[in-house]
Order: sequence, then C-alpha cells, then structure tokens
Amino acid sequence: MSSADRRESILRAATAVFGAKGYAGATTDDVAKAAEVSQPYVVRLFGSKQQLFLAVLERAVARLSSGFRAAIAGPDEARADRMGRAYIELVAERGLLQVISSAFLLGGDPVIGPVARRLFSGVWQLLREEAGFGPDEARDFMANGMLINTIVGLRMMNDEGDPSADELFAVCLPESADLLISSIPGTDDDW
Amino acid sequence: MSSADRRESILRAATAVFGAKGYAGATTDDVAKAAEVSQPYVVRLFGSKQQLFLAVLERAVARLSSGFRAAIAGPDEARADRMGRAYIELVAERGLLQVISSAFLLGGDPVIGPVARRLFSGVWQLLREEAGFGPDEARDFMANGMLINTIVGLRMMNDEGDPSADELFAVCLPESADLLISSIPGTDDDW
DNA sequence: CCGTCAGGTAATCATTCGATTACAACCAGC
DNA sequence: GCTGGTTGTAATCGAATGATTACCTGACGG
Repeated sequence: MSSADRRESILRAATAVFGAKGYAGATTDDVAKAAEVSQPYVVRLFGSKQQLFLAVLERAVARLSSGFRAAIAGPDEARADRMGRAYIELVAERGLLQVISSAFLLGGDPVIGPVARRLFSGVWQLLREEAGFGPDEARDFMANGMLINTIVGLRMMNDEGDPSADELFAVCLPESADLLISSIPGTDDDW
Repeated sequence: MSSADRRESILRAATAVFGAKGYAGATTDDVAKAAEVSQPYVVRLFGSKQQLFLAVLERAVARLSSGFRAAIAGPDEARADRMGRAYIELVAERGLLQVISSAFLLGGDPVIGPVARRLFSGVWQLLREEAGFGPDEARDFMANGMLINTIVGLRMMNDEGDPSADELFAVCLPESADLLISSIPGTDDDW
C-alpha cells in the first residue's frame, strides 16, 4: 500500500480509537491493531502519539467544515436544517464527533489546547460568516451539537428501557434516531 | 485529620485533577500531590483509581442536583434563570463540570458507562419533573450547559485576542463573563 | 544481477503508573 | 505503660506503554 493510503487508513482507525477511549486512554497499539499494522509503524509515520492525535483532530474538523460548506451551498431557506442534517450524518463516521469533543476537554494541554481553541474558533467563524448565522442562532446551533456529542458519547441509546433516556433521546434527536442507532458502536465495542 | 475529612479533601483535589486531565490522563499520584497525601493512601482509601473516579463523579452530580433544587425552590417566575445561574456558579468549583463532561465521553467503558448514563438520565428527570421544564425547554437548557462545559474546558478565554473567540465567549456567557474568567484555571495550570 | 529505497516488522528499552506490602507515628482506654 | 486501632508513609513490584533500533522484503532502474 502506498504511504499516503496507509496514512489515511491509520487516520481513520485512529479516529475510531481516540473517539472511543479519548486521547490519554487510547494507546498507539490500539490504533495499530485497528489499522492492522504494527505499532512502531504508527509511531514512525506520525512521529509521536501526540502528533497523530493532532492529525486526527485536524482531519475531523476539516470533514466537519466541508460537510457544513456543502450544506451552505444552495438556497437560503432550510439552510440551517441542511446543516443540522450534515452534522448528524457525521455521526456515521466512527469516532469523528467524539474526537472533537474530547479535544475540547483538553484546553489545558499546552500543545493540544491552542490547536483545539483555534479549530473551535474556526467553526464559530464558519457559522457566523459563511453560513450567515446570527450570534444567537450560531450559539444555539453549537449548543445542540454539543448535546448530540454527549448523547452519542454516552451511548445513551444502549440503555435498557429507561423511559427518561428514551424521552431524552427522542427529544434531542428528532427523526434521526434510526440513522443514529444503526451507526453508533455498542457499549461492548473496543473495551 | 479524620478519615471522613481526608476523604472529602481528596475528593475535592481529585475533582480538580480529573477535571483538568480526564480520567485516563490523570494519575493517582497527581491526585495525591494535589491533596498533599501519599499516593498509596489515595488508592487505599478508595480501593482503586476507578472507584475514586466514580466517587468523584457521583459527588459532582450530587452537587449539581442540589444546586438545581435550591434554584427550583421559590416562585415559578424566573426559575429557569435561577437554574442557569446555579449552573454557572458551579464553574467556580474547580473541575466539577469538567469531570461530568469527561464522564459523558466514557459511555463505552463497561463500568463507568452505565453509571454515567444513569446520572445523565437523572439530571434529565430532575429538569422535567422537579423543575417542570417541557421537553424542548429541558433540551435547550441541557444543550446550553454542554456548550458552557465546552467553552470552559477549552479555556476559551485564555486565547490571545482572537475576535471570534471573544464574540463566542460573550454570546454564550452573557453577563457571567467576569465570574467565569476569575475562576477558571489558566492554560498552564497542572500541566 | 545488484544496489537502493520505500514499506513494514520483531525485539527491546526506559518510564510511568496503579497497586501491594511492610512499617512508623499517634492516641485512647484499661 | 502497654495494647490495639486509626492515620498515614516509604519502598517496591509488575504490567503497560511510547519510542527506538535493527532488521527484513520486494520492486525497480541501470
């Protein structure tokens, strides 16, 4: 396999692993096993675990941004709806939203923190300037995204018949439940 | 110091440490140093790092719930405002909201996941049944909370003169900025 | 053929970390 | 004053982990 293809393959695997276990909780060997390569190769291709995570994070936000831009193009009406759907669709890519969420908790890290702030600020800018959202609209949109991240990260849908959880899920993810349920890893995956 | 006092002191220290570094990223020695005791003592008092984290998490959500209940008591009008303020005030307790956020990303963990789901579902129930929020109101309230967690976790206010970040901060945390800025740890703390 | 270079692995190293063990200091009650 | 329980610590251990080194393999040009 070419080096570029291998890089992309490892990035995809690493997204799933970092998304499931977080930055500190994931090991380079987890990533290597998921990508079906040896652990030293992962380290050598990316230099270090930290640089690998940064590459994963940048790629994840780039996918998010390009999804949003595709939704922005087109008629003004229902633009917010299209963007919401674009966000939901990203749930299908294993770990992508979770990687972003987990990076957002690493603000105190001297290396990852500044990168995460820059990316977050960039998404805000995209919403305000490219999507044309007003300040409150942008805030509400982002807030809803964070809530969706939380529900997905919690695997809330795997709960055994808790009526509160069911209502929560239905209220927060209207008419997207089917897509989500089928694409979210179970509680047992990767642990 | 009595065992009970020592337990509480360690729980407070552990909240700050787990909040700053996450479950996997924090070490029992970090907690011990923050609490000014020896590392074996931390482990012995709580049995294991995992049980310590669970104790920290339960305590954090208990504080959140009691803050909400205090805000619920009293007149119906402005109840939501009082609850929002109660949430913001919890930012002052180092790491408390971050611990909750980070637990919400551990849904895949076979031990922590179920506990986190139960606690999250409990908060939803509190909003719906005790606070009397409608489904949409409860969702919006939670979503805003998650966004606040994100902004705090990112240390967004420490950014050096990014106008997007400033706007984001102002829009998401109206009239609470002063309280927040003074009580959030800097980027350099504990890393 | 043969050198060499890209793609990849096995073996191993130094640290780190959670946990265990053994032991020390203090204090209450008899 | 000694005995037993409570509050702690120092020393240490074994496993896990990120990283490094040395090596293998096959394709491709000359």
